[in-house]
Parts: sequence; structure tokens; C-alpha cells
Amino acid sequence: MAKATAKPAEPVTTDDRQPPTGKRQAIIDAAARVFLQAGYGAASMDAIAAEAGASKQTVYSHFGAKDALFAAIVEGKCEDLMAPVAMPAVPARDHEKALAELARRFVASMLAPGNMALFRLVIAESARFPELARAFYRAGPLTAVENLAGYLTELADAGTLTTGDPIASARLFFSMLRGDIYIRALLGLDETATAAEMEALVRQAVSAFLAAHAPK
Amino acid sequence: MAKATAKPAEPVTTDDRQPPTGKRQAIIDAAARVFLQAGYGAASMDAIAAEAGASKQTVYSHFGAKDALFAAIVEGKCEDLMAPVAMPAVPARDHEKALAELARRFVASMLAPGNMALFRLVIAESARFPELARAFYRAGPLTAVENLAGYLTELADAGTLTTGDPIASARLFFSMLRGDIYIRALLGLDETATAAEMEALVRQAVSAFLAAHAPK
DNA sequence: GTCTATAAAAGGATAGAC
DNA sequence: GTCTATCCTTTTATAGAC
Repeated sequence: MAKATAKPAEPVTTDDRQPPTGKRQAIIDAAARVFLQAGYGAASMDAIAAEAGASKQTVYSHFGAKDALFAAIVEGKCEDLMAPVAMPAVPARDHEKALAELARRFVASMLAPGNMALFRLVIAESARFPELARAFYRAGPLTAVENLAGYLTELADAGTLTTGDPIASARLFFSMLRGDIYIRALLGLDETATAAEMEALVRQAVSAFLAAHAPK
Repeated sequence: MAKATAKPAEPVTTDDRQPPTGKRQAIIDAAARVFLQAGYGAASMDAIAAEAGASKQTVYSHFGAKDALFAAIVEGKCEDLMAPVAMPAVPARDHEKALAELARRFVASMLAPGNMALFRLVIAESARFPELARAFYRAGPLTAVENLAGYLTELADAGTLTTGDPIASARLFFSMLRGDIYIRALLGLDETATAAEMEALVRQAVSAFLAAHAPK
């Protein structure tokens, strides 16, 4: 055989790393596609194995059971949720622009097909996987609110706007952005929200929010 | 036999009504419970038959197939959605009170366990049953927005408030009411929203809405 | 680690008696 | 109309060879 050479000196420290190369990663990618598209119940392990170009037994070797595979996929996806909802790196002196920029990123992230599919999946399986629902909530809505509340506190201290409760105000801000587009997207009624719709929503929300939190 | 008497004179006009008594209604009630609690995929026809105290064949005699039964249940539930989101019968001169009253009914209806479970179900199955998603949207969110937009138009004509787009304003109003409680309820994180939370949400939303639509 | 083949169970739908 | 009993497909999970 070509690989007949023994390798007794292979470093063990890198051995217990699970390299995301090869079959394992292929299974993860395939499972993500199948679960997000078909849902937990309708996704079969056969379909995932076929999509990954692997055998079913290989899938079971890596993840043990269907629910464990599902949890691994969803937890991984949740980790990618936080990035877009941090405040702009440069919280410009123009707070209206900063809020509008945050709003744009929030709406775009929220309506991104992958994130919307993830949200649907977590909602549908929240009874069976309550821990995943918690993980999603923390990584998405909760993180967004906490970040914005911090920024609002700065603005309030500077007298730029008025808020009795930064957390409640931050929640209101994001609530305004979950408009009719959001409901229709949840229900799968619109495949695409146009850029114009999103921009109109952002302007309406920022404007109303500032009117409701005018200083003095 | 005791019922040997022939009944040739029985009125036929009442004969083709499907009386909701007996097994059929029992099946409908049982299917609603099982579907709303378990979801479409995890609900088995065996479980529905058992819950109804009927045999599986009787269920199939009445509804033909699982998807038809599901559609019948969900469509029936959607019809009950519209009532609470009509404007108050007496649109008082005090528009703030009228809006607050509408908001209270909207939030209570939205968070009612049955309606929330229905919403989750429709979201989860929107890919398989797009017509049901449309029916839900029309009976719920769309009806609410249209009713409120009519009222806002009256208020704008009377100079009580300012709005460039009554539909957009109505959507903003309801969006504000779909706050953090709503997301947590969708994700099944809170079983109960307290009355105090709901009231705080209503006050915040009405206050912000009026500030953003102040006259002149 | 990866594959082929199979076990074991669950669930949707139907047949036929009463 | 309603029931009992059954068919058949799909699906999760495992056994055993390479």
C-alpha cells in the first residue's frame, strides 16, 4: 500500500482536534441544508447522508443520533447571528445616522433567507428543543437589545435623547423594525423584500423612535 | 326492533346539513388539540383517533387524508381570529383611549395560547401549506391593519393626528405591540406574559405612536 | 473511518364485517 | 357510519465486512 509507512511520531496534541475537513464537514453542511429546507421531522437521515455523499453509518458514527445532529447544526448557526447587531464601530456624532445604520443591518440580517429559515426551524421545534430556542434568543434578539441599550444610555447621558428605560426603548426600536415584511417572511408569503421596502421601514422606524424619545 | 316504524315523511331539507354532533365534532376537536400541541409531522392519525375516541377508519371516512384534516382544522381556527381586532364599537372622542383599548385586545389575542400555537403551526408548515399561511395572514394581521387604517384616516381627516400613509402607520402600531414578549412567546420561552407586562407594552406603544403622529 | 445490508418500529392508508 | 385487522412504505438505528 502507498501509505504503508508507520507514523508513530505523529504529534498527539493536534490529534484530538476535530478537523472540519472531509466527511465531517460535508455532513455538517449537508445536514444544515436539509434541516433548514425540510424541517426536523421531514428531514431523513438518508437524505442527509445522500446530500453529504456519505453513508448513513458514517453520519451516525460522527453524531450518534438525529437529535444530536440537529442540535449541533442549530447551535452552530446561532453563533453566526450576533455579528450584525453590534453597534457601528464608529458611533458617529450623528446619532440618527448611527441608528439608521444599525436598523439597516438588523433588517437585512433578519430577512436573510438563511436566518429566516433558522428562525422558522427553531420556532417549529421549540417544544422538542427548548435549549435551542434559548440559544437562539440569546444570540439574536437579546444580544441586539443589550447592545443598543448600552448605546442609548450613552445618548441619554449626553442629553441627545430621553429614555426612562433603555432596555424597553431598545426593544421598541427593534419591534418597530419587525414590521409587516417580517410577518409575511415568517409565513413564507414573500420570497424577497425589496430594498426600497426595507429602506422605507428603516426610515419610518428611526423617525418614529426619535419623535418618541425627543430630548427634554 | 324498537325503531321499526318507517319514517317516509322526514323533512329532507335538514338532511344534507352536516350536524356537528357526535363523532365528527369529536374528531375535529381532537385533531385540533393534537395538531396544535404536536405539530403536523409528529401528530399521528392513530393519536388523533384515540383522542377522539374513534377508530382510524372513521377519521378517514370523514376527512380522507391527513393533510385534508389538517387544512380543515387550521382554516376553522383562522376564522375565529378576526373578531378581537375590529375597532371598538364606540370609537370614543378620546382617541388615545380607543387606541389603547384596541392595543390591549390585540396583545391579549396575539398571546392567547391557542392563537400562538396556531401561529407556530402555520409558520412551521408554511412551505407545505402555503394557502393556509395566506388564510392566516388575511384573517389576522391584514384584517387588523385594514381596520385600524380606516380609523386612522378618520382621525387624520379630523386633524386629531397626522399620517402620510394610514396603512404604514397602522402597521407600525401593531409592530410596536409585537415586542419582546411576542418573540419569547414564539420561541416558547415564557408560558405566561403577566398582565403588568402587557399593560406596560400597551402604554409604551400608544405613547410612542402618538408622539410620532402628533398633529401639525 | 467508511461502506453495504438489515433489523425493528412507526405511521398513513385500506379491506371487509356489522 | 363505525369498527377491527392488515398492508406497505418510510425511517431510525445497528451489525459486520473492508
